[in-house]
Amino acid sequence: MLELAILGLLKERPMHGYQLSRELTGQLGGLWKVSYGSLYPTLKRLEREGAVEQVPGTSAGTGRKRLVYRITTTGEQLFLKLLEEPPSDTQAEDARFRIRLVFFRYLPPETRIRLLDRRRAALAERLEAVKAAIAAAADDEDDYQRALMEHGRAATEADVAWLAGLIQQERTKYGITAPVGQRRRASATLRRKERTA
Amino acid sequence: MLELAILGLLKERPMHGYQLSRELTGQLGGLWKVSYGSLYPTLKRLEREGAVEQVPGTSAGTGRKRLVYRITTTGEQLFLKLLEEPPSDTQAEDARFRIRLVFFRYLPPETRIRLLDRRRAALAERLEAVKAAIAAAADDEDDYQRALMEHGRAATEADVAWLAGLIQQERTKYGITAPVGQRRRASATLRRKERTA
DNA sequence: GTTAGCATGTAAGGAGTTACATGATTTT
DNA sequence: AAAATCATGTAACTCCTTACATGCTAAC
Repeated sequence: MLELAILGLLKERPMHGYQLSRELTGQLGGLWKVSYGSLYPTLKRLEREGAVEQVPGTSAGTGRKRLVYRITTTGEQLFLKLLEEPPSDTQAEDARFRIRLVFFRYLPPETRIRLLDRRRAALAERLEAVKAAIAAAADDEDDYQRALMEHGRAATEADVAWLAGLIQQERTKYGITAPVGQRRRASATLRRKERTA
Repeated sequence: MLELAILGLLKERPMHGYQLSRELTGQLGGLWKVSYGSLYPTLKRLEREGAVEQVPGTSAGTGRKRLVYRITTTGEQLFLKLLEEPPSDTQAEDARFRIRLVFFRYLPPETRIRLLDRRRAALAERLEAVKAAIAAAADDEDDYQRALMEHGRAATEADVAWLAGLIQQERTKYGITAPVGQRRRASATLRRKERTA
């Protein structure tokens, strides 16, 4: 994830480590304060892998030690690969998707829509699970639990609606219609239901 | 975090590992699918620390190997300690707070309100940061970035409002008024502003 | 000239995950 | 009898954090 973020920022312009950390923290208003303990080792690893390289002669002027890096063509490829990477567990994916979204402008519209839709489907599925949990815990749970679940439902619903809006906007903008075979059936749950019916 | 969740569930009734994993996954509708690779080692560690213990004679009936655990008094103390633990980094705290909230009913009202308020203050502070970031990136950013930030703002605002509602509800219920010195000034940013003013 | 902030780095550790291995029990 | 699911566990790994160490430069 940190690799993706670093490469994404270096795509815009070359930077040194400290600067990267500042941008990362600033982007989205202070979500994710990366520590130098992970930032610098990651930068070095990316350099070893040939994804980034130091820009020579950038410490000119003051003579101060500032290691400015830029992205390479290898790095550009890695960046796109990381951006399209399939989602991992629910836990981490919430945070990861936000980071990915920051760099979505670098993807072609179709890919963008595909990833947005995949995410929307995953959230829609979770929403169904939450609803089921609410229904199941109708009476035996305490008020706190119920309030928490209700809030989870509302937040997820808002997220799904937001994503649907983004997708719609993209489709309109680029004149891309939903593939017939996939229309309104992105969820595995729904597919399972259909099979049993 | 997993320790807290395990102890919290065992407070309700003794369970074995597999059962715990099911409950954890089911609670909140499939948020956080714990892996056995962390669940079982954690259970063992808790047993070594004396926070949980195996219930003897629970494998009766079928003779099948099911290790049922129950919480000890040491465990009860650890549970409360973990529940009140100060928030770590922004990254992890979002997920953690949800887990904590599940077990909030075990805390006395004042503590509950204190923790809710601490969380609300943190989110309110983040909200200010997000707003600042939106204002700063007024023109140079792309549509995607702006949409993302706006969504972040809306979601955070909703969270803050939700927490404020919960706190209000608790205060009304238990007749606890906000401490005079802390009224409307929970944010470090605000405090800093006042100092400079 | 000392405090604050810039800038880079290492070592150790935390909290989880995936992949693998194993066997018992229930369902079909 | 085969397949699915229950149930427990280990080893290796991922990805990040905290705490520490170092030195330079700008500002007061």
